[in-house]
Amino acid sequence: MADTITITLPDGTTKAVPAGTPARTIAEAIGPRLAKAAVAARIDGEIWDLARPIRGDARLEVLTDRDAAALDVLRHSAAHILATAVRQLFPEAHIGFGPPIQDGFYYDFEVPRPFTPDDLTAIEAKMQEVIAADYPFAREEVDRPTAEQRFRDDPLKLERLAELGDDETISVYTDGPFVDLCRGPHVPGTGNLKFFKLLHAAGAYWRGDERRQMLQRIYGTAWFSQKDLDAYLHQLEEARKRDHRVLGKQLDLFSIQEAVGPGLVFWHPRGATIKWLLSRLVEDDNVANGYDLVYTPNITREELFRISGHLPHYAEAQYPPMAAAAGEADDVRYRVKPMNCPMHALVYSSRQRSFRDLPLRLSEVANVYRNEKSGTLHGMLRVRGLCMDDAHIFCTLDQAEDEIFLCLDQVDRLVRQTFGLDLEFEVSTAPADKLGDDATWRQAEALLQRALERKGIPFTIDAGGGAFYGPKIDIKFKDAIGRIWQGPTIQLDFQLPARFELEYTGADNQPHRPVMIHRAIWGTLERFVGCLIEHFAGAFPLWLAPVQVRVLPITDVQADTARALRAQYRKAGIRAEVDDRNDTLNYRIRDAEMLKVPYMAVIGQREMDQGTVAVRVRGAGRKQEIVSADAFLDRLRAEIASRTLVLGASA
RNA sequence: GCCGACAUAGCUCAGUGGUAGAGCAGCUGUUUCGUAAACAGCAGGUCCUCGGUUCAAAUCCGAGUGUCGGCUCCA
Repeated sequence: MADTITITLPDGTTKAVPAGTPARTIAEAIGPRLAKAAVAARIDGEIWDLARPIRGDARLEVLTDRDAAALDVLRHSAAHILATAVRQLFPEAHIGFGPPIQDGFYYDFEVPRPFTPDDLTAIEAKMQEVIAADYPFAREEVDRPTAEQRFRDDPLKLERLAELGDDETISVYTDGPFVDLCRGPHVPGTGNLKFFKLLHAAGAYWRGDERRQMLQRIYGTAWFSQKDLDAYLHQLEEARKRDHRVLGKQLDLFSIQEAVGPGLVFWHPRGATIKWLLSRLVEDDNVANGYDLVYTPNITREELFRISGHLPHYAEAQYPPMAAAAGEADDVRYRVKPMNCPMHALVYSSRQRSFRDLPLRLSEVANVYRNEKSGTLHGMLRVRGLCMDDAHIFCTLDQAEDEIFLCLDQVDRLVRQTFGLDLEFEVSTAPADKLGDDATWRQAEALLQRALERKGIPFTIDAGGGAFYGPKIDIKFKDAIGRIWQGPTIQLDFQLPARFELEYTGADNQPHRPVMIHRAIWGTLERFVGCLIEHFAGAFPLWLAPVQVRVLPITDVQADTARALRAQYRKAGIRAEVDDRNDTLNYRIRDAEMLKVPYMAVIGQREMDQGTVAVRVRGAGRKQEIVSADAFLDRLRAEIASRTLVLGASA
């Protein structure tokens, strides 16, 4: 074994150092400032502790607080510091896992009673003590008996230990009084953590398995600077202000009422306007692109969902059966539909189909009902009554790729171009409980990927994330503050056509089986509108705004003129209101601003005399523009027609 | 469904065992106003529901319902 090893730095220079030299020593040799800023090191692409001895030739990159990877190391160490504190305050706590996550970290504990908010305060204070002590994070590689001995009182760690293969290195990390079974790496010492906050505690199943015991998870966030921490906490605050449940109430868009039941949405007039506009938009686009409209029943004999395979798969998430109508056999049961696919399959099979009929594209904006678990419901984003902009395309296998390509095109047109949303694509492959054979699945998965590649769309793979009947392309978008939402979906299905024995007659005069593509552009109107509320923070673009113009007469003298203007605008298709309440102009302007009405048309004596309006733009402050009432109408129409996202930017 | 917290006027919230409160909104009146809150008055309550403890419960206890934060799930 060589005594001297060669370390290659990112700039290509090399250093010869004794074998076993840790990265910290090399950083110190490069410069004291680098050594001080160093958090961890990247050794041949792998993140290592600064103190870990390097045994052979390697490429080395010193990581400082400027590297994203270093933030994960810090957060992982923060989780250990949290566990260190918890173990001091609650010596009987068993430890589970404590990884870094997006924006922070958590640690799971098995404790006799859940943590209270007061506990969190005490734990945070204890963490400060651990940080002040600046215990070094010491790595040790141990054999299995030693590890079993160290963790003899931690059943969760022993379980994890038992899963490690015999060829795997078992490493433990110690910081002061705390020892953890951990792969690492960590920051040099507990004193490296300076800017953090514990956020909340919640139950979480051990190993994410609902059949196992529930642990208590503490979430926290950690950053390299006070500024970053403040910015993150501020962003959480901003997100709360945009919450569609809050805005939905403030802007009177929708409600969910206990008298009717959880997860069932009432669309109030303003919210219904948005839903109506989106439904119309997608229906118009469907019809313009070769789809046919259908309407199908909301309840069905449950046998239909036995044939489709949905009932056995999703039995607990469907509403229970209803008894048969008088005159039917006693054992007939009805169900409210949880989805439309079998209905559309029946429209397909209601007559003979020729290859000349294909592709047959059936679309329906339809309500379906799913008995989602109570704990999963969330405003409009997770509901029990869903309105889907659903469609099913029946086509030959040869046509499928083109059809998927066209679906991707429609998503691009309606979601990306119309709303300026960034899209991310994910191909979800065969799940464990799939129907059908492997070869068919691979064929279907390849087909989806080819369509994406042809459209030049990069995508990621969600292995095992597909529906039981086929793989899918899930499309996610990023909202105004960077959060990711699941929106459109395109799914390929070989199973339902077989289960419903769908056929068409080919050019060869022989029966053939079509394939089926399920697709939704908005997904559900509930979720999409909920996302849009948060994306726009309630300030919708003109074309989508429930109220587009508020006409404000300054005094009673102008009230009739204002009402006449409203009538004229409404006739032209503009959603206009008059606010002639007995309140000051300032008050009414404030009210319209808070309702996020895009335009106010103020009419005083001057405007009344000259046939003009003083236009105030939402969010633009006192800046106003005097234009003729007719010119303003033209401007509104142009801006609505262009569906522009920016007020005042038509065409 | 699981763990925890919460539920008071239309909304946001105060009220730790002794006669239920504020701000905003609403209604009425005065004011007729030039770009983000005029003034005054009035009205508004099954303190989520049911049960228990107590001389006395919004307040303490139990169950249920709903909501919120997570977990699990999401055709």
